[in-house]
Amino acid sequence: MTVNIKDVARVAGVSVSTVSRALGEGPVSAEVREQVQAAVRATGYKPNLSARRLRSQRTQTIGLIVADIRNPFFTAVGRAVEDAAYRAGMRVILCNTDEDPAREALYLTLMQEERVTGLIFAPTRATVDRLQADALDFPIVLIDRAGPGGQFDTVLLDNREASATLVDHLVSRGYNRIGGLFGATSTTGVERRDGYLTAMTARGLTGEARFVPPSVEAAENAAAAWLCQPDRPQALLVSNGLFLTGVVKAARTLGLRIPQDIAVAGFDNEPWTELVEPGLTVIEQPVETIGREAMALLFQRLKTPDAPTRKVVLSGRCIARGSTAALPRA
Amino acid sequence: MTVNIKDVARVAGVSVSTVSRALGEGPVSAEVREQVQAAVRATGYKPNLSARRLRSQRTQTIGLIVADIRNPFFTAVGRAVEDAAYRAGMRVILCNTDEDPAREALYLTLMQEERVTGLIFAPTRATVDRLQADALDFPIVLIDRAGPGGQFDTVLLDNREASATLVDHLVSRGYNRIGGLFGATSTTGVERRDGYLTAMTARGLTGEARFVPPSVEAAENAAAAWLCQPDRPQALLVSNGLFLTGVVKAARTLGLRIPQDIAVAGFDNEPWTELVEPGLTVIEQPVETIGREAMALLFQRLKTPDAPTRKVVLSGRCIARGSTAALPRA
DNA sequence: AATTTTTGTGGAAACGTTACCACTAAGCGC
DNA sequence: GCGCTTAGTGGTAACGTTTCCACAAAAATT
Repeated sequence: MTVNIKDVARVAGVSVSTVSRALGEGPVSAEVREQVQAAVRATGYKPNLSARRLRSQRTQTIGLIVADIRNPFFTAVGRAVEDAAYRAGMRVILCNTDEDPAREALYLTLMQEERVTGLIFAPTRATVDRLQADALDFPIVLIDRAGPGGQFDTVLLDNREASATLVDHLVSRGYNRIGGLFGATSTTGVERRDGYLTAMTARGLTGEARFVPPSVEAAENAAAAWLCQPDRPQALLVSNGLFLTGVVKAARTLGLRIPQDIAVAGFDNEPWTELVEPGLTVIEQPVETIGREAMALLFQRLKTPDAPTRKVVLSGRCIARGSTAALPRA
Repeated sequence: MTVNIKDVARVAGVSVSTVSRALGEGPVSAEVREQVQAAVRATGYKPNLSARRLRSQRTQTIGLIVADIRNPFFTAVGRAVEDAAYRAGMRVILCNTDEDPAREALYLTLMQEERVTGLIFAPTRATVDRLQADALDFPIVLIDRAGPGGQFDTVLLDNREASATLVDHLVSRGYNRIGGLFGATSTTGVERRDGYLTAMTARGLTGEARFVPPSVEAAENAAAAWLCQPDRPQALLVSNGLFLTGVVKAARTLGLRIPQDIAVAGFDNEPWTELVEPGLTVIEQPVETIGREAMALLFQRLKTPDAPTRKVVLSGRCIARGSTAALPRA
């Protein structure tokens, strides 16, 4: 049916092992290498990766499991990972869990069956606790979300700091009654909540944090409900780019002006956040760096499996826009 | 090292072939199946997919090559494809070409080496012409972009109709001098241009179409240049969601009001298009349907390889918003 | 009761590679 | 000129599965 290495060997007039060497590593005379390449072209031979992986026990594949591919944060990280991987001659298997622990489990076993070399993973809170390092036979690098203890190599944003930055920013603009909307399924949400509450307390203010399921609709509903209350906050701190969409939508629907009726600050510097009127104040995450750094950690781990785990904490950049314009002095 | 089917057989006290049958198809007594499953649990056995694929000659894998994963259109289609694939017990290999023919070629050979069962592909104009059906040994379904002749199964938007709808809409709102910005690398851009020009001509108007490389920056620059001209158009028809970002950005930068100074209509109903002020008039594509339909065409092709190729053309839905508000009567 | 079919099982040969080993011929140091 | 390494090559045994075949026992058919 399809042409295999044997056919190439026959056409090139050499042995199978010589073809294998000519195509990969190993001592082969220039002359023979030439012949083999000619035979490959003549026959249209394409190596069978399944066979190669089986025999060599090296899949040259890394897994990437993200929580939500619609979230531009993860697409960006994914691209960075992919670029780094292909430069290193590796393939990437990208999977999307929609923050669903069941799908996470499904994909984790898939990764084992694929015998991936390593895994980059943004798990939900539910599975990050269940995740034992020794149960999987490949190294894992967590991104965006931290596990308990220093069990895994990790690269994430300094979420507490970032939240504090936003709180400081809002307070300096005159806002005191600040509410916070956080993702319920990720440790990221928890950390950002903690940073927010701590910063509020430090300023002598009391915060109110609400957790929301990870969807635009949920964020919109939660925001709408909150903003209908008579004692609604003056400002909302919003935990990710998807939620921002929902919050702005809710404000529009209720006819609330930003920032006069409700100020908004959040995470993820998506292109549209500067196009809405007013622009949204956000923390920009170093998405490229996160992806690249995750790959670097993974490669390092593969090279030195027993080194102590590392946690790379990156700082976000606060981009102030009109959505948090200073309150007129009362 | 890792546990294999032999280990399971030993633990279960049966032969290797019986384990294989118990795990897959084939007549196995209920009692033995039970034992085998117990042994699998006890040993923590995970089948080796490379071995399975090699032996069975069925990879149960479909390839998905898209032009730009940052484009929400493609993420949405990707999700739909993935869902359908997993429901059918298949895996998806997702690749992103950035509209680069070299990377398209790279990934096409990858698909061959992976021995994918089938491929769903959104090619650039450059490669769609070079693509011979018989050179690849798996069926291809084109999405979003059409090939020459009826060589491949295809599912795409009725681009000419959609462009015409937008033109009609703009004209009915009083706009006459309408420019068009189209993607240079896709047949989609060409089709939308054609639909636009035809509709303009039919209305007794002359259109001006400009082609732009596929990036936000390119679109922004092109729009900025165009809108600086003294005889700038009254309205811009914009070929995709990424370009829309650039165009709105350019308008903001130049201090032009939408729609008073420049009306905007485009493709792809991304969430933010209703959040900007004014909202953007867009053609909404049936992204879910496109993905599902592509999978359906692929499965049909696998079942009946010699059936005539089919082309599924779907209609978009026009969502009118403030960016094309009626011109005040002159 | 004799036969044919079905069900359940084990043994062994693939699938397409790479990696190991053995071997020859050539190059090198003495 | 004699050992000793080294470059280049071919044969063959894996890698972990599935699938084919053979076969026995049980069930169904005559």
